Amino acid sequence: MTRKSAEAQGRHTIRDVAAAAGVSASTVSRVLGGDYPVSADTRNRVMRAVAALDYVPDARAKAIAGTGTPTLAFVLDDITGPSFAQMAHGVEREATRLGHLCLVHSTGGDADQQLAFVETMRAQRAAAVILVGGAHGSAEYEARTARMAQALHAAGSRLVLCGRPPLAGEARATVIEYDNEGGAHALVAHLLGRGHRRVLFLGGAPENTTLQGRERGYVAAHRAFGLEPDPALRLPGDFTRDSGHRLMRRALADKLDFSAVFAATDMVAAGALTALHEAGLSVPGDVSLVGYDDVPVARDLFPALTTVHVPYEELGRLAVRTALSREPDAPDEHLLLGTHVVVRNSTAHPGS
Amino acid sequence: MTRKSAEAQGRHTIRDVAAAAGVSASTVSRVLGGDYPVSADTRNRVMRAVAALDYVPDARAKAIAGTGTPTLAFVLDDITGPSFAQMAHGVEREATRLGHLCLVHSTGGDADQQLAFVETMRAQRAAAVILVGGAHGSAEYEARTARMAQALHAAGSRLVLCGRPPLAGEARATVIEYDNEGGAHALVAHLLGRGHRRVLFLGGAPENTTLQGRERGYVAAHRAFGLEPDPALRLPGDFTRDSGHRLMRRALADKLDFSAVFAATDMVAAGALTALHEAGLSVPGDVSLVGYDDVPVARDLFPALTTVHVPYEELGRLAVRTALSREPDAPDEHLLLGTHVVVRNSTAHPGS
DNA sequence: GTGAAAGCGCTAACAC
DNA sequence: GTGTTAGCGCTTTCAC
Repeated sequence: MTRKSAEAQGRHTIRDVAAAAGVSASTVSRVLGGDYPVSADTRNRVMRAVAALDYVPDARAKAIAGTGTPTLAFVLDDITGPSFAQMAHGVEREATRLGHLCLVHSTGGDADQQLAFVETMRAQRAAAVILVGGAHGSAEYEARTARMAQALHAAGSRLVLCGRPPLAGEARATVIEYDNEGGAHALVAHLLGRGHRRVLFLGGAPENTTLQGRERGYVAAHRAFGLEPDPALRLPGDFTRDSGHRLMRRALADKLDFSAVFAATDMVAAGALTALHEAGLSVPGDVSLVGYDDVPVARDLFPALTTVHVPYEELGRLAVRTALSREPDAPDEHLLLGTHVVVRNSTAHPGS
Repeated sequence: MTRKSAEAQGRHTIRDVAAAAGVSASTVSRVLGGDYPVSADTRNRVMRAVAALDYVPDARAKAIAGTGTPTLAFVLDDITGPSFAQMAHGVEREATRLGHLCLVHSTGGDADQQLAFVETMRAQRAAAVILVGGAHGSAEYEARTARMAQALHAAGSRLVLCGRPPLAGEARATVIEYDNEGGAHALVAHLLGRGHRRVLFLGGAPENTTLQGRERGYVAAHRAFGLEPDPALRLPGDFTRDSGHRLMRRALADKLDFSAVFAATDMVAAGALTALHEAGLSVPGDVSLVGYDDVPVARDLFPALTTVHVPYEELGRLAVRTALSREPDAPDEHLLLGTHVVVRNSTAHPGS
C-alpha cells in the first residue's frame, strides 16, 4: 500500500519503486539514469522492483525536470499526398536517428489549423517545427507565420519552411526550397523543343507558392522560345488527383486546342491521364502529358510519366539536420535544392 | 529582471507573467484557465502581460499537473503506403476532433522499433496507442505485444490493433479487423467465375497476417470451385510496388503458366502492371489483373484496376472512437469490417 | 554510496 | 477576488 496508488495498478511513480526496493527516490533515479556510482546490490534491488512493477518513468515529468527526449514536429497539408508522405518518411527517419521524438501532423490545407498546431508545438517546447507545402499567400497569414518564427526562435527553437519562399524581413526561419520554377521551365522546354506550341497547364493556384513557381516556369519557358502562352490554356485547380481529372474533362468538353498537357503535380497528371483515356485519346499519340514531383506511381502510369524529380525524402532529412544542428544565433539560412527532368514515355512530337 | 530568466527571452514562466502583471501565479493560472471569477481589471492586466511576453504555458507541465491535452499515438509500418496514409488521415481527423494530440509514427516494418515506440508512448502516458498493419508472426513478438497491451491497460490506457488478429488470451487489446480472407475469396471467385483456372498470386508473406488472410481467401475460393491452386503459382513478397514489379518480371522470365494475376495489394498490382506492359502484354487482353485495398491510384492505372475496397479512413476514425470511448474495464472488443469487390477494367475472360 | 530537500512550471485546495 | 501552500513525478544539489 504505497501512499495512494494502492490498487491503481500500473500508474506507478518513482516513489513506489523506491519503497518496493527499500531505497530513496533519488537512488532509483540514479540507477535509472545510468551514469552514477551505485552499489551493485542496490542496483539489483532497484532493477528488480522496476521489473516487478513494470515501471516506466513519466516522460513529461522528465522533460519538465530538464532531462527527457527532445521533440520535433513536422506539419504538412495532407499526409495522403505521396510526395508529402515521402518527405514525412525522411523527416521521421532522421529525427529518430538523432534521438528526437517526431510528431507528424497534417492540417488538410487549413491555414488556421496549421498555425494552431505550431502554437501547440511551441507549448510542447518542441526543438523545431518543420512546415512543408506552399504558403497560403495572404499577407495576414504571412505575418502570423513570421510571428511564430520569432516566437519559436525566442524560445530557443526554430521554424523550418520547406518548399516555400522565405518570409519577409529578419524572420528567423530557416528555408529549404527546391526549384519549382527551374524544373517547370526545363520540363516545358522539353515539350516546346519537341514542337508543341499549345501546352495546357493544369492546376495553377494563385494562392499557393509552389504552384505559382511552376506556373512561372511554364511562362518563362514559353518566352525563352519567343512564345506567349495563351491565357485560356491555364486552368486553376489544386494539387490533387481529382482536380486533375475534373480539369481535364472540362478542357476536353470545352474543346480547348492543345497538343500537350503540363499537370502541376503527378497526381494531377494521373487524374488527367484517366480522363484522357476515358475520352478515347492516346498518350502520347494524341496528346503529350507531363507531371511534377516524380512520385513512385509516376512509373506505373501508362504510359510512364515524364516528370520532374524532386528529392523529397532527402529534403525531409535535410530539414531535420539543419533544424537541429544550427547555432541558436546563426543567421537565417536559405537552401535551394535542384530538380531535374525525368523523361519517360508520355511525351512525343505533336501529331506523331 | 524576474528571477533568472532575465534575458532568456521567450522562455517565460507563469511567474514572469505574474510579476509583469503585478499578481500571483495562481491568478494568472486562473485567468488563463477561463472558468474562474477574476476581476475584469486583473484579467486585463494579466492578458496584457501574456501578450507582451508572448507567453505560452508549458504543455508538459500542465500535463503533469493533471490538466493538459491527452495524447494518442498511431503507429504504422510505412507512411508511404497509400492505404496506411489514408488510415493515418482518418485517425488524425478524429483524434483532433476529440481534442487529442495525435502522434503518427512509422517503423519501417521493424518489430523492435515498433515495440520501442509503444513503450515511449507508455512513458508519455498516451491515452491510447493504435497499431496498424499485419502482425509479424513470431511467438516472441506476440508475447511482447501482449505484455504491452497489459501494461497499457494497467496504466489506464489501451492498445488498439488494426487490421490484424486478436492476441491470444485475455490480452486487454481492442481489435478492429477488416475482412482479408472474405475479400480475397470474393475477388478470386470473380476471376474463377470468368473462367480463369491458373491465377498467379503475388506477394504472399508467411510472416504477415494481412497477407496470410488474403492468401487463405485465394485458396478458399479455389476450393469452393473444386480446384486446388498450383503451389508454383504463389510467389512470396511484400506489399510494395517494387516487390510487385520484381515478382512479375520473374514470373514472366520463368514462363509461368497463368491467365490472371492476383496481387496482394494495389501497389503490388501497379508494379506488376508495369512489368506486364514492359513485356508487351495487354491487360486484360492477355492477362487479367486484380489488386487489393482500392487505393486512390487504382482508378488511374490503365486499365483501371479491379480490386477490393477497404474503408481505410473509416477504419482509422473507428479505431480512435473505440479507443477513446471504452470504459476502463469493458471486455476486449473485436470488430470486423466488411470489404467488397470493385470491378473495373483490368479483368476479362481468359483468351478474350 | 545514499537520503533529504529544493526545484522544474503548472494547478488546486485552502486561507483571508 | 486573490495570495499562500502543497503537490504532480522527476532530477539534482547538498549533506552525511
